[in-house]
Amino acid sequence: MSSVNPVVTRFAPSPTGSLHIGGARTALFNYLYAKHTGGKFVLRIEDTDRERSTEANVQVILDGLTWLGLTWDGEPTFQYARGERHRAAVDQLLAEGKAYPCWLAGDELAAAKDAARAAGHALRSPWRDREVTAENLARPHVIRFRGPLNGDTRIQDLVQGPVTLRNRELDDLILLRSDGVPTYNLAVIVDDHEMGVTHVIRGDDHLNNAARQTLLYQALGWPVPAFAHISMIHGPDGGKLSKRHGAQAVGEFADMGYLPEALRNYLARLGWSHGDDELFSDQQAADWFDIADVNKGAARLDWDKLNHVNAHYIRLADDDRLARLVTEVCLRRNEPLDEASLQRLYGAIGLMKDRGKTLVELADQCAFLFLQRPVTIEEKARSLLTAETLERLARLRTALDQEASWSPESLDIRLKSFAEAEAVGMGKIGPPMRAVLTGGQPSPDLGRTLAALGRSEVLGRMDDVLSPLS
RNA sequence: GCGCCCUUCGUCUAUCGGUUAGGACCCCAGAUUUUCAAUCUGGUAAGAGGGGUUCGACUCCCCUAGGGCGUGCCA
Repeated sequence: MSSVNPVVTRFAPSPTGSLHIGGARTALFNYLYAKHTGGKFVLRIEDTDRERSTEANVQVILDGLTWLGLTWDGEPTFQYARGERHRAAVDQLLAEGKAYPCWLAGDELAAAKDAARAAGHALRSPWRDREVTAENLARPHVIRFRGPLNGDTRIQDLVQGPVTLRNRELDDLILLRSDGVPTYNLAVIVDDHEMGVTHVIRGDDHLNNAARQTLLYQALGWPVPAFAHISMIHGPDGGKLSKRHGAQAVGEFADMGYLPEALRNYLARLGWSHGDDELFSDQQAADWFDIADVNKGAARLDWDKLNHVNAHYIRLADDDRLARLVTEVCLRRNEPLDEASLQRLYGAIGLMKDRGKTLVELADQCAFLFLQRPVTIEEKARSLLTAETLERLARLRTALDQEASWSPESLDIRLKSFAEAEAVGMGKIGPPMRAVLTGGQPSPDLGRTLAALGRSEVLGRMDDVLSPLS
């Protein structure tokens, strides 16, 4: 918006796991706000936890964001690589007496925490006020922040409003571990500051940290960015979202057959709204998105609504793309499609796209297209094929053979007039035809089923059943 | 335990002191009908509880309850 003070948002995942749906929404909100304001959306990988961060997780996160279409500006920043910058900030704090070395550890540390808790305040190390000797400095130690003992710290959260915490509740947090690696709270503010981040939009599990970080910003004499703590996504039962709720990782949603644009639309509507608008384009989302319209309360993941949104985007999707995605679903199931099936799929997908809420359902609905001749007919469907019916189907075969335009509409008309000529209702024709053509698999309206299968396949499947007669 | 945050139909939400509290998903009924769907029409359903403030509260304040988060040499 303002060219003087361009907005910079960021997504800062830790590669200690995959990209979860909650993280994806956080990324989406950051992305949308950047787009809305004409600012930048940057990515930072917070890999200072050397034990648990993995290269594989970094790739999963990058792939997840890419799949979701949340493209970031510039190259991703890796936090661990910026250790020198973090230590420089600590040196400044040390020099100004705003940080101190601490040798508290083990049982002694645990006891100090218990004592602090009992006294009604956060941890203060006894080393805060002790003399530092050269001898001690040679021993392993951490660097702690010398936080204020009294007073309040107030943050002006764009979503949650003003939040005030008593400084006595905020501990002298560790800035540098004993191995010299910076901790989260320090690294975050140094990086956000140096990367020019203006708006920190993140999960509200960080709301308390915002106060600690504010104190650090102030100690370093840096401006405090705007904070926007969005609520987390809960499971359908209102509890913490977990595996038992069906899925967590973005990759799982992809495998379950959700379209990225559907997930974007759904996720955007979770905790944010623009009047009564439910389905909207990416451009509209960017135009409309404002942090001021983000809700405070947590939202639950609702599969029914996600399915509804997904069904909408499946219908909107390009035919070739859908056919390709259905092919991939079949491949994942270890049921690769042969050439003839692929050809039928690409030709028929336009007639099939309103029949599945997910790509997986769509693949199920397309299964009748992939049947190998002769089609195996289920017992129940088989019983429809009486002698009388087979004779009628033979006459229908002749009629169909003469159908010039093999379109759903003309086939419908052909079917109806055939029924009239035979002086029977469609109930005498549809079910048996379906049995012959699909073996009992789900299929669309008869006209569409015929159109989807194609003339030669339809006549072929009919012949498989009729020829033994002659 | 302590601290912080949250609370409108079952779910996602609109409402920014005065509305018959609106929309969407789900569900139900009807229409359509050659399977299963889809589609169309209609319907059920809400301000957690209790106190205030006010001529008037879903909307502002307080308390209670419930839920979430934090309280790490994780992020």
